[in-house]
Amino acid sequence: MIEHIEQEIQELLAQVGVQGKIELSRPPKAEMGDFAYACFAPAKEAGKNPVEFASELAEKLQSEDEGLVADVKAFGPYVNFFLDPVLLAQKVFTALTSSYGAHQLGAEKTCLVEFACPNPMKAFHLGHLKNLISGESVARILENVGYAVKRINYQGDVGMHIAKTLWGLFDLKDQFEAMKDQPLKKQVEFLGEAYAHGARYFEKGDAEKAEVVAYNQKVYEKDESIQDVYTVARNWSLEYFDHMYKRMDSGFDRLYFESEVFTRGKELVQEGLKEGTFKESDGAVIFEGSAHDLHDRVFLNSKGFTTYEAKELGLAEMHVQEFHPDKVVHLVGKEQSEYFKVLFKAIDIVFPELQGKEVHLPGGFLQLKGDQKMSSRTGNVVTGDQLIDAVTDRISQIMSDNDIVQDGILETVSLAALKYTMLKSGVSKDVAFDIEESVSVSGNSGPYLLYTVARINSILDKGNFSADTPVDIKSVHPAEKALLLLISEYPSRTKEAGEQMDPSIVAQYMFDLAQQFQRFYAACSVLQDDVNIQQFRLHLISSVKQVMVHGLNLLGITSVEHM
RNA sequence: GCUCCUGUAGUUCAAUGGAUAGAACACCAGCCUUCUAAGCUGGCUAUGUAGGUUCGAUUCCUACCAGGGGUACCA
Repeated sequence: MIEHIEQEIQELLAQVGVQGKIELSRPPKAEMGDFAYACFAPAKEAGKNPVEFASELAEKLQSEDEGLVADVKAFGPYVNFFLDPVLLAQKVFTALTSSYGAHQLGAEKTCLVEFACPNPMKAFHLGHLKNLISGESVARILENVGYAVKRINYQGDVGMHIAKTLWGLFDLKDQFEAMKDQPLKKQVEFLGEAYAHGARYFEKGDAEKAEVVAYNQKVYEKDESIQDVYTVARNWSLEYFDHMYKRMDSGFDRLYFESEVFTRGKELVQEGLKEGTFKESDGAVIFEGSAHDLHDRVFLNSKGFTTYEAKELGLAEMHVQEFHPDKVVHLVGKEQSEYFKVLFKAIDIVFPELQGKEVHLPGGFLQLKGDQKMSSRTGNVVTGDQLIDAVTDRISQIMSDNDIVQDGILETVSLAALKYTMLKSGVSKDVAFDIEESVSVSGNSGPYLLYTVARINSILDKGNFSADTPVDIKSVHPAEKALLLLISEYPSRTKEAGEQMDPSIVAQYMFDLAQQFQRFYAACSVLQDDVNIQQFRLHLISSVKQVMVHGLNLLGITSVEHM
């Protein structure tokens, strides 16, 4: 939308002889105009001072005035353009179809988005929650630019964490049996305790360590003696995770497990060893990343067990067989950046059809403020549920002061607060967390966005608006013009978000739009005597609402009618 | 040691190489007989250090300082 507006200005500039690619920017203040052309480069080429060049250019453009551009003025070395607000309004309203903000960049392409990835039998903690929220938003943003998105979730149901939990469960067998009648939440908490119990035991000494490792062996070999306990505990975990996904309005098309890929992973490495893709080194099988300016990594350890690397090879093969993806996005912690570089290089060689399609989207750390260190090993974790509960408590306090109370609002507003806090600052950014305070509920926050929509709804409920009414006004308020320009920017922002797979671009835009609406709300009365102005403003705010709801949906946030 | 990432108001975050470095929280002062005060308006405070490239650097380059990650059988 905004690119069409820019195009008109660029054509205007070309008409008066400006050559080459014309870059436009936005002036810092609305009083200085709506678009700006910086004259540094062309002035240099013409051998003139940029300030003189700008004023001469502005003068030439003055006589060309027509259409959308109502006025042209030079400000120092810049030529600034003022748009005709009424024509702008008509243009914006016409463009606002139901597909406004959507794109076709990924049309006919399948994109896998791998996220959440909690480990069965361990806690679903804050980090998983952030990853789940980010991943769901990235998936929606990619769908919005046209990709056929498949949400996938790769989970470690074998390995040492499972062994530790199993050891703990067998050691606490009576408690485990008693848990079978308890609610799911208790069962999962108990699994966390069992894990911490096993992890502590593991670190006592070599004999204890060996005892736990024996369980690992049994898991890989699918030993009969552990199957009952293993299956029950795994199911508790998965059922619980599923409940979390639903609560957060997310879900997956395919759950992958390490247990289904490790055998094939080992075969692939052994085949690759024969072909020279992998090498033996100190009894282990490695991929020589060092030959590609990276570092070497072990794919099969000296005991012949698959490491995570080899399992991912098996996983990649399943991706190809099941989905034939054009793009595979792994939303995983940024501490694994170097690991992924090596892995992708190996995948490139083993599966040439995946070359250049694997992407690591590094997730930031989520750490607690102060000395509260989070460690699932010591059992000192903040779970996703605890955080959601803490947020809900705070929102309900605010709501108790409010007259308007509706069922279901508390959960929706709480999730909006939580999701927006996680999304507004970029997937890769670390988030420092104070569980009681860090989820903001005022200012630049999720509830602020919902409140904006609620205010719009409140006006729309009272006004009689018909979208067919033509725009019949002489001038607009600066706050109205600012809203129109922001609305026109929306599609370019969703496109950028899709290209960069970055929800924070959408989140920041949402806040700008909401804030601009609130300023408009304070400055302009919608329901007023002048019918033409009233119709225009109703049209304007319903446009704002359309964009707000669309953008909130990209963030995975459900809007509310009233609050 | 090598390598990757990050250093912006008291705090959390913005800013395709461009105009007076923007917001939010906190703090201070105002605004509800007018469409929802979870709001609006005003005030306060910032680019780690030293060089370089450029008409112009928060942005690019070099060195240093500080914090974090990775660096073979964990993920």
